[in-house]
Amino acid sequence: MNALWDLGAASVREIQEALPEVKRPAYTTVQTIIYRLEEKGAVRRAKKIGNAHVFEPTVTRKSAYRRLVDELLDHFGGSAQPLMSHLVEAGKLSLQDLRTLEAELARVEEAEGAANKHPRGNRTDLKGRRA
Amino acid sequence: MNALWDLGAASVREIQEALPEVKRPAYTTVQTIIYRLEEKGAVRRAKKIGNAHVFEPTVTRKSAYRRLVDELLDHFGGSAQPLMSHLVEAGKLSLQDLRTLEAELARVEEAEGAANKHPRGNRTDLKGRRA
DNA sequence: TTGATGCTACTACTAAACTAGTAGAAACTG
DNA sequence: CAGTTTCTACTAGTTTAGTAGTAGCATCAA
Repeated sequence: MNALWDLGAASVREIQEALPEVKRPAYTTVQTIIYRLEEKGAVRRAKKIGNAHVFEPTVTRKSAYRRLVDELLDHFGGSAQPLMSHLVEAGKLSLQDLRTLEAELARVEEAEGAANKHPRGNRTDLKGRRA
Repeated sequence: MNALWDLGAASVREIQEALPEVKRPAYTTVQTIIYRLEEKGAVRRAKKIGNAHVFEPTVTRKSAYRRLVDELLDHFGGSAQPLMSHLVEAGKLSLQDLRTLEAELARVEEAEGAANKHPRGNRTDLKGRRA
């Protein structure tokens, strides 16, 4: 999926060629994967160029990411704290990052409190987390 | 695995019974899972009580968690920021949590800078992240 | 010592993911 | 138009996870 997200929309060939040369799977392998993603509704055929289909993602990278994160959390009791601790210890988060997050949190909380007064948009699914 | 981590060490029967009554799998199902985990080195036979084997985990819950988190990060470019953002937006992280993390970060950084002066222990694998 | 009970070890089936090959249609090239 | 290239659609083998059944040995209680 990552390749397709990077490309926006692409044919099987384009996707295959976008993959790193090492461990680049056979053309038909990519094709099969795309077909299956199509069955699952993650991509769709956007149009046809020549006789080749152009596929495009139907889910955003972000929403897929979220789904995975939520799944991971479920497996570990739903608490984010240990996850975070790990990231901090592994040096994946800087103080700067944390500050940014605090700001974000403040923004979110303000929006929650006064959702209609300050319609900031882009929080359509704040409450819409998958089950 | 979660059940086994909770129990510390247990026989197949104990593990099975520790599982939630709803969707509790058959005894032999649990057995098969344990055997396969053994093949993969995630558990080992600690001892034998009567004719039953007692299994114990060979990896900590924490390290398994880390492995999954790292894997997830790899799939998404290795940056933790979007992951965090999601957690904040989903309301899984409080300001309090962030403060705690900041403190943790400060502690880690101090330890990095003066690792030998203040041996605080418990950071044996700070650098030992899997490849 | 014998029958009941519990556990092991092995086998089996299904579904899903990963990988890739083949036949034949479509489209381009000259 | 005929040959070449490029796709599609279909088929197929391997792995892994999930679920569970069965045969037989071990153990324990009477």
